[in-house]
Amino acid sequence: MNERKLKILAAVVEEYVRTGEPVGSKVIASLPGIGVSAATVRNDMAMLEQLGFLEQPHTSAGRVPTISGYRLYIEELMSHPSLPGEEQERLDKMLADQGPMTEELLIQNATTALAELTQCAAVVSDFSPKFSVISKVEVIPAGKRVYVVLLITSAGSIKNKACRLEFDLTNEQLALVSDFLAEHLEGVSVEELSEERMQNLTAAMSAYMMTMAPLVEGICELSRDLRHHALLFKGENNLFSYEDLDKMEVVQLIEHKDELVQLLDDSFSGIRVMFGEDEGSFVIGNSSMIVSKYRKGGHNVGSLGVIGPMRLDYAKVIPYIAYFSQKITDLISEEPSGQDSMTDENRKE
Amino acid sequence: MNERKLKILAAVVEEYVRTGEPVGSKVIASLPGIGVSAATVRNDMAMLEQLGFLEQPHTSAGRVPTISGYRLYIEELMSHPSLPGEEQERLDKMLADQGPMTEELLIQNATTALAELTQCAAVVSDFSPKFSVISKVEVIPAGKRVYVVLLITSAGSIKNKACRLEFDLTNEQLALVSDFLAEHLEGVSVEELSEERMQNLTAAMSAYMMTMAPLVEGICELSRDLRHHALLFKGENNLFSYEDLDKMEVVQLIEHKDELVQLLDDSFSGIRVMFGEDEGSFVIGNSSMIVSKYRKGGHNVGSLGVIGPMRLDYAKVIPYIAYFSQKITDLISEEPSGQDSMTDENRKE
DNA sequence: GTTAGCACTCTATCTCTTTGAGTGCTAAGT
DNA sequence: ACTTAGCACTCAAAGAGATAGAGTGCTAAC
Repeated sequence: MNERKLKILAAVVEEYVRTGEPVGSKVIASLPGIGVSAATVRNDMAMLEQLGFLEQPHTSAGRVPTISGYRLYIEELMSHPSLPGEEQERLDKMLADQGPMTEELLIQNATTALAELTQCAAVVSDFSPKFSVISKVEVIPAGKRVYVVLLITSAGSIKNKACRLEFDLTNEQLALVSDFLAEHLEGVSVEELSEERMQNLTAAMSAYMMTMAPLVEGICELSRDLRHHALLFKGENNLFSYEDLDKMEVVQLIEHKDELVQLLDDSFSGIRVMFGEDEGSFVIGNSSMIVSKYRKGGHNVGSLGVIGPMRLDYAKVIPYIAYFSQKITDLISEEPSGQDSMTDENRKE
Repeated sequence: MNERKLKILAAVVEEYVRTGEPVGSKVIASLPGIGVSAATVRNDMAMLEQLGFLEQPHTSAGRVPTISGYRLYIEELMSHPSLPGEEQERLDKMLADQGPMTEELLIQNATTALAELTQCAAVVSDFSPKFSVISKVEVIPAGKRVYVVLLITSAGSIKNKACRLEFDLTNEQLALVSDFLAEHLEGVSVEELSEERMQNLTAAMSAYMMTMAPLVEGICELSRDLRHHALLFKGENNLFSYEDLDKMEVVQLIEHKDELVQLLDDSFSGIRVMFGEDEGSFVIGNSSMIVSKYRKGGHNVGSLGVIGPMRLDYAKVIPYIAYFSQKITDLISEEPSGQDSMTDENRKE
């Protein structure tokens, strides 16, 4: 493996990504920076094929990168430009939404932006709510025997659910149950709100308060929502524009997107590129998936990535993913400010 | 136009819908209930073609229904079976969700179920929130200078939004603004909550309260959400399975689904079938769209429909649409009970 | 180690032919 | 007057060669 062979491999990948056609020795030879004849390129390509980095669709066609070829290109050969400053600003603007910003919204915006920019499907598996803290619990009467429980987290998420009781609460009862819930839940991290803990909570209620158990049940459900990861999937339609992806497989993928979670949640660090053929059956042939983790308070709390054709401009897409995951990590790890915090002084009224 | 010609037209439509192939005179003649020779069928078909109900892809092919052909079939010839009882029960079960049921949820379930059952894309344009009444407004402190406004409607929807103020409110201030908002908004129909009215509300605030204007702004935004119709679009993927729909056009449609609203909101009554070619540019070729209105308190408050290939089993799909629109009308027009009402006695605490 | 030259391979494309389903028309039958 | 069998006709779809050309591997010269 000499320098030139690697250069040729890179050129084949880039040329194939650009045109979608198998690339021949002549085009490569004519590229600036090669400076050898087509025959020489042919020899090198034959070698690269033997090594498993290139393949021919048929004898008289040009070469196409294999998965190993792509992998080598991505890991060693590709230039990894970081995004230019103005581009970064543009992205930052896409992420910033008007109004108070919650983590939830931030991650939604990022998903949409990523799909838009890469023209791929963007997919995010977000566990971050799990690592936030209940900052407020409220019970609000909302009609005959109906009460809304409201949960606000340190990440700025506001969740509500209507619960039906057997009877109406008096003001005293309402105050009683509100205080009880506030006392036991505010300041507790979402992660700790296990089913078990919620059951203990019910158990801790006096016989008198047992009639208000549906409220606890409601909170239980809300916290289950928070603990479970959220899977976001945007820009699916982009996948239908690619000739090399099978439309039916795309439909399958969209319908079984839940199964992607397994791939997304695999533990790894940095940026990972996966190829359809290599992975589980739920990924499309000829596709690749580029994933990165984002972090919060030292934990991996989510993965974000894109799914696109294997023939993808990695040098363009990877910097996007890198930037977004870094940016999200920065933003959600920030010392919570204003709207998304409940510091000790003001938590208890 | 005699009886037999109509029977033949119906047979052609049904056969074409079943097989997707142009249908010839021989198949029709062999169908039970026809009882004449292929030659006779041929003569009749030639006549039907002259009248514009059938056409031939090319001279030596069978016949395919034209749009007029489909229309005649749907309006006059098709048997309109209503759904069998057990099927109705099954649908009712799909609509019923566990837990307190809101109109919003009901309509979401209906959309999903419709897409599932018909294997088409289901689309719903829902104006019903506009015709509900604000039953409760709450302001809840949620952190430093951040307050959540909560709006509950008679339809059972619960909306919230975080607002940021310039400073923290004292308990008295909170009570003041809460009372003020409750007094001016509870019992008011969402439809009446125009921008104008909200501005008047701000104007009616004392100079002292002006600092709390962001809360009104927040409510304004929530009410805008409620007033604007919601467009639901489910089962898009189903469209990719149909050979006769152009994949690219489907992508276009999905990306510009907002434009469908214009078609959905056209005023008409009963069930309406539209064909791609006839309508605006945003509908796909070879597709048809079946829409019905649903009502609440005497108004049309929404449209629900499916988009599928023109070659669709109308006799199966139309009854579904009919049943769903009737069912939704019944359910949302019901005297609001329990969770989704705020009757006078208990509205004001 | 590199390169020009050349025979070879194999797909994509084109044309030509064949096949067969389906028609329209005519003439006979009821 | 309507129906039907028969038949010639049409035309898309499928198949069979034939052709062109892009790209290769190999050899021999540089």
